[in-house]
Amino acid sequence: MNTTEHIIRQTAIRLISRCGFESMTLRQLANESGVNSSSLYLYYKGKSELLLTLVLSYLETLAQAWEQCRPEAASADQLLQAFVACHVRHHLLHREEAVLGHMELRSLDKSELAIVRLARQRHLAKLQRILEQGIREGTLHCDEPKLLARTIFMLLVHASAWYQANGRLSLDDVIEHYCTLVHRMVGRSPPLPLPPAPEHTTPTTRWV
Amino acid sequence: MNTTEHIIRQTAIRLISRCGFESMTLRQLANESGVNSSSLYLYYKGKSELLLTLVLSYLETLAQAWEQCRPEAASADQLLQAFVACHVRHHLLHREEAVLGHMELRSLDKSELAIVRLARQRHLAKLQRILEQGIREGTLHCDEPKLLARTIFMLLVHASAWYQANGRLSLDDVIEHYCTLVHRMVGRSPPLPLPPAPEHTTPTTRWV
Amino acid sequence: MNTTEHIIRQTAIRLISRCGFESMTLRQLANESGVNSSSLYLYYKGKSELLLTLVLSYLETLAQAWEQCRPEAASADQLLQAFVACHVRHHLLHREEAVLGHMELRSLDKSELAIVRLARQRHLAKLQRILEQGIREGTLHCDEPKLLARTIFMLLVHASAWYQANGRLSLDDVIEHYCTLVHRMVGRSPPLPLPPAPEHTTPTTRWV
Amino acid sequence: MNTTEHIIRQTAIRLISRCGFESMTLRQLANESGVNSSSLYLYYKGKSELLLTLVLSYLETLAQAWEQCRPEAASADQLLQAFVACHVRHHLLHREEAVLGHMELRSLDKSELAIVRLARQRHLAKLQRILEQGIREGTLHCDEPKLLARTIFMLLVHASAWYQANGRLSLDDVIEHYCTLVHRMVGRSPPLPLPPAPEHTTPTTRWV
DNA sequence: TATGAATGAGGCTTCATTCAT
DNA sequence: GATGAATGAAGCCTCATTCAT
Repeated sequence: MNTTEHIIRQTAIRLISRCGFESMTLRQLANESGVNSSSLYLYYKGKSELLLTLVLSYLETLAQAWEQCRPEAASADQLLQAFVACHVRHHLLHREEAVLGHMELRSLDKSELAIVRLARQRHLAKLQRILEQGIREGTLHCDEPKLLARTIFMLLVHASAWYQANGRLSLDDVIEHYCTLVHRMVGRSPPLPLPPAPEHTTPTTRWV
Repeated sequence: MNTTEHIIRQTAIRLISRCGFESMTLRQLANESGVNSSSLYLYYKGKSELLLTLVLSYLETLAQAWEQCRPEAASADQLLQAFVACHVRHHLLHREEAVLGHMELRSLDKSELAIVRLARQRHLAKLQRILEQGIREGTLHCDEPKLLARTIFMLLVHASAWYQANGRLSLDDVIEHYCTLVHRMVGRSPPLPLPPAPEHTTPTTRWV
Repeated sequence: MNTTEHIIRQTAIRLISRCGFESMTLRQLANESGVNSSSLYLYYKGKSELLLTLVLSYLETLAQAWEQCRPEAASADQLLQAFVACHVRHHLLHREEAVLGHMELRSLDKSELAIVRLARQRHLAKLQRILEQGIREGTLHCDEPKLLARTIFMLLVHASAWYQANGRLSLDDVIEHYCTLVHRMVGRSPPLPLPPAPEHTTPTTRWV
Repeated sequence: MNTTEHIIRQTAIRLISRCGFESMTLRQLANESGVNSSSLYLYYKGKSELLLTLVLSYLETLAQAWEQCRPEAASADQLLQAFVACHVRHHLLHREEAVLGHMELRSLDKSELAIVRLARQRHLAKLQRILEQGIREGTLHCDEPKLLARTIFMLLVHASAWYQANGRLSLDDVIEHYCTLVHRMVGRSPPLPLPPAPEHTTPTTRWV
């Protein structure tokens, strides 16, 4: 991805999170990104494909982040804590993108939606499997793992909606808040102390 | 509110929940409601005022529902359970409306948004006060009552997003699910048995 | 003409002089005159007929005013002075109406325009005949009486465009100004002193 | 100004002079100019800006014409004759444009109107200064120079309203007619013979 | 790779007008 | 005589998109 495309994406993410996908016009996108509006078509077949790209990229980046955070050979409880921490951190560091994965799907057409749903489902399944593992291990309590996975995921996305970078709560405060919350939702016992954020995810130089 | 306006609202709610406010065109609304598109302007000054009306009406109806469900002279725990039950029930019975309170606010202009935010905040405060009462009474655990109120509320709205009326889970199943969930989020002890739904809210003949 | 119709006309004249006929909407007219917009159709077949009525009424009133001012058995010079004085006075006292006779004719359709043109031409002919009489009598100089009649008339209408009731110049100052001007345009000699305004035109109770 | 914009302007001038600005629709303008109606917005932000452009262009062209006609180091009388001749000529050669400067100003909004009024006033001041010079020199008679400037200017514009290119009177006849008329309005003596029209303005290839 | 000019489709809104009451 | 509700036609304008350069 070259510089121009990178700028287009960044600008689009900003605009969409600010006004919504439908309200964003390609003229706006062109103006704010300094790219001629005809040139947008060199990178995307149309407005819809742009959205699809952004949504898939969001999901992919999220998946990558989780691959890097995921502790190997861990208990369900540890995995869950890591999942929550990783996702809250990611969404707080990419707040503008978070909205994409959840609020703009209506603007995709049927076939595009199918693609996104697949990717999204594949990601949710990871959380679901953790819950199921916890049930098997007897460490987590949960009646509806699929439903709960969806609920927890939404919770973690939602963090991006109210968080303010220079507000009262630090990023780590928020992470802890959500870890505790999720632990209480499914846990058998009081929340564990937070595992320290894995060193290698900190830089998180975003380029998408 | 006369018949025509009622039809317009119902149709608008349906369309907005299906395509989103920005994507819904007034032509669509006119066609599907069987009202001439000029006639829409007899009831609303413009597309934006229609949205404002719907959002405020959603919040107001929700508030009314809660006023009718709210048990008097109850413990924080009982109040919270009632709050959750009432809200889940309401959102499942008015699934299409639920989206209004959360996803379309971006389409309001500044002054309209201010009005909505006020009403919304006033409602959230009710939940927050329940949590604070629970803290004082020592029956609920919660570090950030304001934040948690927002989180819980979003959870209750979200129920409308995945629920399917004729799916595996009955309305009461779902209510119980969320009661349990919320109880675990803030409770000190295992969840109480659900209080039966108050008789007078069951018919819930919607007229807005 | 009953009260309601009178109010409609007065309001229409005011609105048209302020915004122009095309820009005035019947809703505006209804609102400002306190008449239901459907009721306008009890008095006029449509917007166009309203304009026609107003224009013809303006011309008719003007003709009546002139009939009352016109000195009998007078020299061309005296007639001309009286014509100018009468017309300037009339247009200054009915400034809002003046615009009707000249700027809104384009909005009439062909047959309506023909009617107006006839009435207008009939009025202009009076001035033209005065000029021709003056030529015959040898007291006025004028090469193109028809053209000059039109020019002078336009001049007299134009007075209403800049005159301000409480400005530096009194109504009589303006009358004198135009009398002098017209006299110079056609006269053989320096202007005569103004004849005093005929008493019976002073009340000028407008009824249109 | 490229070809398309030129065509748009010419067509607009024609339509406005025929139906009036408010009555002209952009669809009409698009159809008659052979330009897609969306394309109009490549050249003007909206209908109103189009009008503003045309009005200002009219005033500017008129000012340019006068700059080229204006005799240097001349008496007030000569200047006035030249002014009249130049303006009559210009308005007869651009009859459709003349209406713009006087009948459509109501359709401008407040800030646009201010701009136009300034330009218009600046032009009228030139005539007023000529009259004042004449008064000082003792060759012209005039009590109200500012008012008279406005009156004369209106007269000169009005020529375009009745003149017919292939009628009984030639362009030069009309010019002489107005020169005589104005001279009589302010002169102390019978009108001077007309100065020949300056050679370089005759072709008057208009492109605005 | 980049872009200025152009455009068909369709958006929201307002208009004059009608008609049942 | 009066009016509230309704509407077809049309207004201005903006959109995503194309295409020749």
